[in-house]
Amino acid sequence: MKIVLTVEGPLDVSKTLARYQLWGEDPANRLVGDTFLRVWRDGDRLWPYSVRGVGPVDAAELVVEIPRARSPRVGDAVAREVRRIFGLDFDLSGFYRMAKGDPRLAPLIEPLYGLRPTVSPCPLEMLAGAITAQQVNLAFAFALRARLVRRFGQPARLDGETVHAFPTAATLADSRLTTLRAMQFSTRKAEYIRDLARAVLSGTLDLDGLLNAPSARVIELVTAQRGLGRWTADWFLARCLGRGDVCPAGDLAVRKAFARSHPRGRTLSEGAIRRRARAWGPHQTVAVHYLLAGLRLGRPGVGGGT
DNA sequence: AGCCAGGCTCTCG
DNA sequence: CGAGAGCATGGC
Repeated sequence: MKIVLTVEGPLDVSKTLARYQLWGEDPANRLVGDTFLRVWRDGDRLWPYSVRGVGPVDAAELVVEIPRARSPRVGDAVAREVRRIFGLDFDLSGFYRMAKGDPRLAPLIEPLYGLRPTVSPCPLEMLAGAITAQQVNLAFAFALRARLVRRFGQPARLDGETVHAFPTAATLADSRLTTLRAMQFSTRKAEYIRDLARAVLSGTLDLDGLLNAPSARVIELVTAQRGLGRWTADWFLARCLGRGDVCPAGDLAVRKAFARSHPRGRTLSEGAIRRRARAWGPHQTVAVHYLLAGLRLGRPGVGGGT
């Protein structure tokens, strides 16, 4: 089955997907050349699919191919997932109109034009990934997550490549701490991930039910789970629920970005960052992604990504 | 060698 | 409450 998704506003596919390979590989979200590979899980059935961007940034389309799939139900589910992953529901044009008048953001529009925040289609995947990224450098975090995916996820083949479905809650709930420890998870991180999976599996933590909940309620529920703090809850709002009005002010890189734009390079308090970001209203999430990507502009290696 | 990485929990004053 | 230790590893 082949589906073509049209995009409202600009989309630069490689800038948007750069974060999937900036610090390492993600076996559940593969980038092979300019093609993105992922698996949609339907019960026991795995549907690997590929996504390719075609056309210019200002009139981009996404070509989704799901080999062997026939049913529109599968097509619809995959299309929904792809819209999230490529951040198609963010109002980029509205963001640019606002950013033009902001001295911090204006210089980032041209070099990052078409960059969108990616939204994870799977709460458990996003939160487990966040746990691996707590405190440690991101290269190590990517290595940890890749090991988790390869060890507990289900591999599928597509176009001669292997792409893994992210491990199910049931699998992670059954994982042994010693196994995770051997994979270089700290005992804490191992517990957080296993217990998170158990809470999701048992329904104690209903992440799918949070889609329409007020942000304050989401933060309250997420942080009630051991191992998930405010930083994780903020990124969950932005990168899983796709909310636009989020600024993870505790994030080290976010604080760095705000310090850089401060006249004397001073680090701002979390509260001061939140107050400033609030002026960006519904565009905070996009703005923060631009600030983060901006940190890497002019640095050796890469531009884009977040 | 030692300090810092896109945190969080637990303990102690 | 706020401050501080501990977590485990890799890069500089």
